[in-house]
Amino acid sequence: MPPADRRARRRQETIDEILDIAVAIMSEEGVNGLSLSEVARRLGIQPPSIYKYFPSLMAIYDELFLRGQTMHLEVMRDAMATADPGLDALVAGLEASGRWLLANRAVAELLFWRPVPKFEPSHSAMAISREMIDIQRAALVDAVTAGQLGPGADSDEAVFLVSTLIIGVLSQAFANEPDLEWGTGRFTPLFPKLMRLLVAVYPPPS
Amino acid sequence: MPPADRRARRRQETIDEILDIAVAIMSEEGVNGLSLSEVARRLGIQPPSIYKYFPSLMAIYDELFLRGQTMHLEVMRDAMATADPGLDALVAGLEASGRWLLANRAVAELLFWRPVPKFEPSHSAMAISREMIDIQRAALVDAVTAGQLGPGADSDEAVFLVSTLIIGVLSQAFANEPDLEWGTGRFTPLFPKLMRLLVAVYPPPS
DNA sequence: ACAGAAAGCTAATACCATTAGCTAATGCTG
DNA sequence: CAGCATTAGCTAATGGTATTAGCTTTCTGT
Repeated sequence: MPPADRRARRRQETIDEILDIAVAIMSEEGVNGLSLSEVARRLGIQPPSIYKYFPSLMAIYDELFLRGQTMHLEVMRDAMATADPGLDALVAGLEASGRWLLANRAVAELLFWRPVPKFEPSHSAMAISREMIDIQRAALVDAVTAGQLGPGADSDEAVFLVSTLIIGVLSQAFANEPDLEWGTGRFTPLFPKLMRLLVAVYPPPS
Repeated sequence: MPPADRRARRRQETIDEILDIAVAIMSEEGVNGLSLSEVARRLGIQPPSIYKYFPSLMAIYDELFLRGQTMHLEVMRDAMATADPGLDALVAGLEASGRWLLANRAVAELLFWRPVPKFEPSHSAMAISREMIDIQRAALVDAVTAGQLGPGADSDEAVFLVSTLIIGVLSQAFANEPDLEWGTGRFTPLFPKLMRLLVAVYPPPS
């Protein structure tokens, strides 16, 4: 193994460790319960040493946002790839998305509810966001050409509608039934009904 | 005017003033940007003096939660009263709710997104929550007996579905288009479409 | 007019993020 | 392998936060 940069590797390990700890803390204490001091404590380090790895607390949120978004996109893309293109793929992707967000509550809140004031998503984050829209839009196009949905479904509006539905379900689940699994409780079981709803709004040309 | 309790009146005024300032700060700095010190600063007082009125920062959140919920319920009830009972009343109530929540963003976040960890809604808050469900449920019953919706609409599920839709729209609007008014942007205009959706899920008996 | 309550104050404690500046270890380079 | 620059840690300090304790002043109901 060429040493390449042994130092850089150890550094990267520490950075990853910090991010993992940060997620753990946010899961326990809430997203804005994250504190640099607590990260340092769990890492067995003094708080100012964290600044060797991140320039500020906000920078940690930033990196978590970016990584979360990337992972979320991957999960959805993978799920869509395993199903038939069109409506099936879309529904599979959305359900995978919902499950992942529910299982990664802290990151989900960071991604979609912006609990941290004066934290604006970066430029690269916006690019991923657009990609997310694109793959959903593509599935909708497939569904329209396959005659599963009406022509109106090939629109940004339809994408927004779809994400609105899923975010609505998750908002309710997070606020009222934390710690419940997907498919249990009063809200996440509504998901299949919501998906049928999509067909009702954009009925296929029969 | 009998002095009754002149002192109690002034005290109440101060309490109201504190709550108003708190809302103003949350609107500017985000819900968890609220700080006791900043309240004191704006009130021209030293921070510890706040404790003569509220036992803790959390107690302020608590009171804001309760008042917000009460106001929200009132707004919805009033709007429903001005429309024809049944589906019209429900839609009118929901739209009024959406408008009010959008216009009172900080309180809305407090009510539905729980940005403050370890803050559990009080018992009385739960009662108001139930009343909210009840009046919507009653409107749904009216709509079913009037033949505007199918029998399945007379269910808690339908109420949850309806609130899911509205919270989804608001989540998106808050996260992506803060400062936009109701009816503008990409999300709140979806509202009428969502309402027609309700009829699609619970179709009337023809 | 007076006693007691209310409403303010200051001082102190224990957190937090962040900056400055120092030291020791690490590992690349000659 | 020796040297040296970078790195990763440290401590100390600043200024912010919530909260508690205890004192003083001001008000007001009797």
